Amino acid sequence: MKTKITLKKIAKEFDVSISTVSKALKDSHEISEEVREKIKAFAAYYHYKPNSLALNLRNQKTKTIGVIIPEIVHHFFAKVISGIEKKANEQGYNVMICLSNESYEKEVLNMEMLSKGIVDGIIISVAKETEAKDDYTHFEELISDGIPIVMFDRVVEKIKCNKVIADDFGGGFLATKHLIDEGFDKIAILTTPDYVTVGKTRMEGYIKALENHQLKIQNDYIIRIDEYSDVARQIEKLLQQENPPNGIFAVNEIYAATAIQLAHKKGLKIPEDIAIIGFTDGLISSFTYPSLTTVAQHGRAMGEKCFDLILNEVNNQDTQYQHHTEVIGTDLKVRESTKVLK
Amino acid sequence: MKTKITLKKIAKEFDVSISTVSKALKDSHEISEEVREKIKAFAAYYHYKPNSLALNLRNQKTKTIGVIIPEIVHHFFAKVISGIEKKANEQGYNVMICLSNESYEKEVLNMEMLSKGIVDGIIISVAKETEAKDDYTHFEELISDGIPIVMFDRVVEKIKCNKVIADDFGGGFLATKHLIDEGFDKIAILTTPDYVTVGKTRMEGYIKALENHQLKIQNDYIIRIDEYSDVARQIEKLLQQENPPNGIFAVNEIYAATAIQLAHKKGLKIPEDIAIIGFTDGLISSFTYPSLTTVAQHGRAMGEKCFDLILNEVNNQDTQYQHHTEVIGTDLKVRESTKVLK
DNA sequence: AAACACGACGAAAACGTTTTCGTGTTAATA
DNA sequence: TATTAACACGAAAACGTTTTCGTCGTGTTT
Repeated sequence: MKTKITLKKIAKEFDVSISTVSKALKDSHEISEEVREKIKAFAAYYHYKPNSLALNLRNQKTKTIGVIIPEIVHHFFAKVISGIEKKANEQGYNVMICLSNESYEKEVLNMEMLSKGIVDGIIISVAKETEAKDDYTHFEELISDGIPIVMFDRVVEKIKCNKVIADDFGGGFLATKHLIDEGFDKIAILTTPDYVTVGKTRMEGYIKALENHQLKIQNDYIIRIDEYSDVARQIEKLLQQENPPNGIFAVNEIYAATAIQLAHKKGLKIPEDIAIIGFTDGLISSFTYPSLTTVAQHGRAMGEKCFDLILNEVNNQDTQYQHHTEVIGTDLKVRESTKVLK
Repeated sequence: MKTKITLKKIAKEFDVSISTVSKALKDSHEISEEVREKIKAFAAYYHYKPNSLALNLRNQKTKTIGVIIPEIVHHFFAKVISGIEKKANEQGYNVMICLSNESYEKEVLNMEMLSKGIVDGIIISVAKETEAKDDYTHFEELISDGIPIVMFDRVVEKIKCNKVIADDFGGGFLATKHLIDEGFDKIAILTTPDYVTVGKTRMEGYIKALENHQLKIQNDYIIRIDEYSDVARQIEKLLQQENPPNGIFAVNEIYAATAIQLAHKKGLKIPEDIAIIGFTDGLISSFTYPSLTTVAQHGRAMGEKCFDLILNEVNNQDTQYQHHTEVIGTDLKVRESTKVLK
């Protein structure tokens, strides 16, 4: 292949030193205008661009942030990324995206790769498998090596770093309260296994709301979905209980949309017979029938905040840095699946 | 901050040369077992990892592929990325994702950034604005500089590089033929402006199918959606014509899902009064009511193919390389929105 | 005793930059 | 005429690796 043009080659072409070329291209007054111009013309002709690797190596920073997410085919994560990317671009930073596919092993691999000097900091949402395994040594290592880390959404309590989370508790509370306010009193929850902290926290909001309104917490209304077996079947069982719920709070959009379909199938009217509310305002919500009320999570805002925090830490590595957790509020997008016309 | 551990520092610690350390860590027999072991222990303790920048600079390759997509909050592109990422990981490659946000300027910026030596090759789907502007000099430059490029989905004919596209023509044909076969004879199309080549090509399939069945091509059945004004309004107009269609082929999922909603609003029964079919099997399709028949695009497969091609070119830069265009077949996912029970 | 082999390590180049600190030539000044 | 100032450029270090080619000392072989 045509090998890339470098300072060295330009220098050779005009029989000058590399320093001269470098200075000429930066319009240094040290170099005579004549030499300057001919070097610049030559460089432009061959599309000379300074090699980033060399620059990064010299400057000991890359102006690149690594992002590790569990899954990219997921509206929320995509939103967060777009937030990160936006802010990063404004600041002349690049973004390197890695997928853990919810796997502990891939997460560790990604972290190792990113910690080899190619990024200045890492933004991560931890994989479900890692949460289940409860092993966070890979985070501790990197932090002790001085690499700034920001966690978002799926964060781990015991690791000391900056964090950005949605107000999962508040969102769960809001969603449940909304159902209660609309007159529903037998409210079930479709949630995740407890090791997924966001699911757990949303459920705590759900419980709090029930308690506030003197509603009983019923174990058969609490469905922890096992994603490794048939999701629809598990939801169907809930609907077929002898004392079925008249309201469902699903901790994500997919569970909610699936519940809507199953309710249709069972001939239930939504929201008259059963109201349904989801979490995360993805694309699906507006197109279900009836359209789905959800708790909006503001993924984009979370992404932007993540970048602010990481940039801050990257630029403040000398001082004793104070970590904190940023909570991004959630709010209700009321659509048709909960709105009973009176 | 705690500055990173390097060969130099380890060398200093044991008062040996850098070469000795490097060799010791690679278990070279040149180094005595005693020295080897103590160096390895020390390195492990401090999580020594060879700096990638230095390695990449030395090896003149980065094992990183850059990917530029117009939009990440888009199921199809997310799928493609996940395909690329999967293959890349298998081969020990990293992926650097950049977003053009459909902007020509950002696309150019991204290309320039990636061409500064940080990636070995670039996979790109071109921005709508670039297609509209019809200016592709930034591609020509990079290619003439010897940087391998693979285009996917939104490709540009005149640029000589490897390409991966869906069978848009075949898909458009398939979708339209399906509607015809199901007994619909007044078939409209919701498409993009002509400069978006995928939309244009899908429409050519649509026209071909109509012709094959001796159906007239009606201009008022061809709606080129302008995304900068109210999309729903434009679709609504189609439904309100004095001679409305009884079948709609939408070149993407959003237009199709919107059409479903508007049909409901107008009191039309789907598919009895009007059948609707979409393109790209995203998440939405399964959750609309009725569920949406679509043409599946196999984004993941496209991503995998992209990586195969780029890897091939990266590894074959010396030989005279033959570019070609890979077409990934599409197929029908028949759901409820077109299936009339007889 | 001389030649040789081998074990264990170091020096230095190379990748592509930037930047500091010379250095030599010419022109202006005392 | 001797000193100095300005100008135009070069040498070299540094970033962190890997790798080739020494080199030095010790021990073995003839």
